[in-house]
Amino acid sequence: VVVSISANDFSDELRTTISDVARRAGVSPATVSRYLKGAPVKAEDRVREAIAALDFRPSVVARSLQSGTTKTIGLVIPDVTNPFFAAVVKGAESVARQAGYTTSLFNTDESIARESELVEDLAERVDGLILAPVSEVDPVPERARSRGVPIVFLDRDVPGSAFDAVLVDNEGGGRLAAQHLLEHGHERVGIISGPLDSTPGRGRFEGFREALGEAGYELLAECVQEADFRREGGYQAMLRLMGLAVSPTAVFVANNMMTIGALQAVRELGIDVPDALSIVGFDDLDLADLLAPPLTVVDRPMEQQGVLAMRLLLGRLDDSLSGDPRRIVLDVRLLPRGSCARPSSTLLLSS
Amino acid sequence: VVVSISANDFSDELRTTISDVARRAGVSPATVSRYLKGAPVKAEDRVREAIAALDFRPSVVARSLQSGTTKTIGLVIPDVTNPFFAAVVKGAESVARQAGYTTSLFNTDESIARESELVEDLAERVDGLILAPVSEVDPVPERARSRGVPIVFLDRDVPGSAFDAVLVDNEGGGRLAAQHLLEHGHERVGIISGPLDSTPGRGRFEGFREALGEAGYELLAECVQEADFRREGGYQAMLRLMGLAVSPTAVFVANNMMTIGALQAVRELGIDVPDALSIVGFDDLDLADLLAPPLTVVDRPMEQQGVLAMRLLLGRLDDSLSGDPRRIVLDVRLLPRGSCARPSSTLLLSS
DNA sequence: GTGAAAGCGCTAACAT
DNA sequence: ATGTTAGCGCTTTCAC
Repeated sequence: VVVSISANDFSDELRTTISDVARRAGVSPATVSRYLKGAPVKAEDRVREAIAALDFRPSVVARSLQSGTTKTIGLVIPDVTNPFFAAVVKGAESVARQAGYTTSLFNTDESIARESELVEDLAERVDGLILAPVSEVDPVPERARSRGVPIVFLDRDVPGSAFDAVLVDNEGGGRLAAQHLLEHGHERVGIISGPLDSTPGRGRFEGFREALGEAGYELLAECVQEADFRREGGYQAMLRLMGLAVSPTAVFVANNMMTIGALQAVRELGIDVPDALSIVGFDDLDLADLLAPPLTVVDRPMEQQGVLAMRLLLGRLDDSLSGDPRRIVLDVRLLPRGSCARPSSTLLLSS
Repeated sequence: VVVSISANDFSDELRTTISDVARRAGVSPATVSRYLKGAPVKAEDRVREAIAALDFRPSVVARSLQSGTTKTIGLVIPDVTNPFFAAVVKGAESVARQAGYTTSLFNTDESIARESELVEDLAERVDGLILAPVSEVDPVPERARSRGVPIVFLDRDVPGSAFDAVLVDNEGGGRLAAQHLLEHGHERVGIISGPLDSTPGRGRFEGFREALGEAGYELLAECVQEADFRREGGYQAMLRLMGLAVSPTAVFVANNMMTIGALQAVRELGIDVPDALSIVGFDDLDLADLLAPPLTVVDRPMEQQGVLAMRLLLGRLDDSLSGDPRRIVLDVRLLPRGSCARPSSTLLLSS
């Protein structure tokens, strides 16, 4: 019988410690520690040699326990699958790396419960948090504050709480969408909004409705479908909208994931865009201009949002930033492509 | 002058420890520790009360130092922006959560240097790693092994190293693509491959070439464009392919990001798909069937890859899995949509 | 400049 | 069932 030795059996590994290094170099652990810190040390060469020979790496865990610091930033986002957040991460990461921080990502799946757990135990594992809170009535950030973790809000806010935040002009985005639709002559329009208790959900909705109102049009209740920022939600919402006795001739979909779902629904229904239905989305998509027709969207500087959030956070950590919470609000712009046209029914009814 | 008190000043927070709880409950720290562990404790009520009153949470850092365990799994992936990895993460996360593990994500940006740094300092912060190594000649995993971290390879392998791995049938995928193109009558085909020193890069390329060879066709050197699995790489590669004196009538793009770039190039060049050029991609895209034309791709079970990788890893950790490395290879399948047709030049030249 | 000793917050022996 | 002690690996006074 051949005894198979597991290639994955690490059970009796023992860690090389600072004392091992000290012993080999013929100095005390304290001296090695000093060397590590960059302080002047006589036996520098021997210490360096010992470290190399033993392949020693200081334990970050022990360091954390001692210093209370981890040199890592946590990014807590609601959906890793959403390209917007992927872009944000890219931006944030590059800034962090330059400052010598590691960034580590966590997914809440739009669940307050998961967010809560996560933030709670991240509190000691990170030096700071960039967080896109699930809801505007989210109690998590305040609890995190009481645990001593600096937080910067990303894209979503919790009004009344004094945290730094990097947001975008959601109202402006909603207005842009509405105006664009209005310009094309639409009168009966719909919206697939995000959760109205989230910053971008509410903001985009309100901007949209206001612009409509100012132009003398009302946004009918049945034409407002509140969904959850996810693909499936957008899909269902579009189905409901198109199932209306009198369905809208144009719809604004308030985020990228829902737009994908909504487009799927429209295609399954065999509805022609833009002739039978105009669509404007929020957030550009990689493939937006390769779609049939190319998708008109409200766009914003995604990576930049990550960059700014990380700068804010790092500023708090090194005290170069202090005082009252900073709020940064970035501009959005409309990218007109091919998914909007004049409403066909209007053509029939008017003049 | 009003002195503004910073809302973000946490400088003199002091942590509530197990001793504080013990003192308040009138027991020893050890007893509190036992209570935390779930062991029977007489003064259970008083301890519970004290914990609640003091809002105490045990320090995971101190626990880690003591136990060498972190109850977290690291996922190290080359590109957060790639929807394939996003899907994998979803799958892996759900399994981990059920087992009481937190999963935390790290991005290497296809850089061996970053991967190396990352794995090196993750070694002590995680109980195990799911890793998509940048290259097949990547020395990082072996170093990680020597640091005692169990690893499962995801999607990419390092041949000769004895690690668990969850892969897909890349060769099969390449063959499927080639056969599909062949069936449509293409004779001069091209490939935009990933790095040939990566598992999926090499595998898809070889499967593609072999299937072509078996059918009696040769894959010309100039029709092989090796890129980097990224959008921009795919874009440039397609530009080169279309700039050839005699350009291919069909091309296989070996991953999703490069496909997006390639499509962009094709559209800018004003080349008609599928009439002037047939395309098959690798990895399905959310919007694949909403493109004009809908994109034909080789698809695979993405979330499932994450699920299996996490199961393997967790199995190693709790010793329910032992012995030789496991290699799981998942099947792929072709999703024919609208981006392939008969070559127009062939129509002219043949019969 | 360098060593000895204490301690970060916790858990695991070892007693009792 | 519970307290005492020691120690995880490191940094940091405090002497010298």
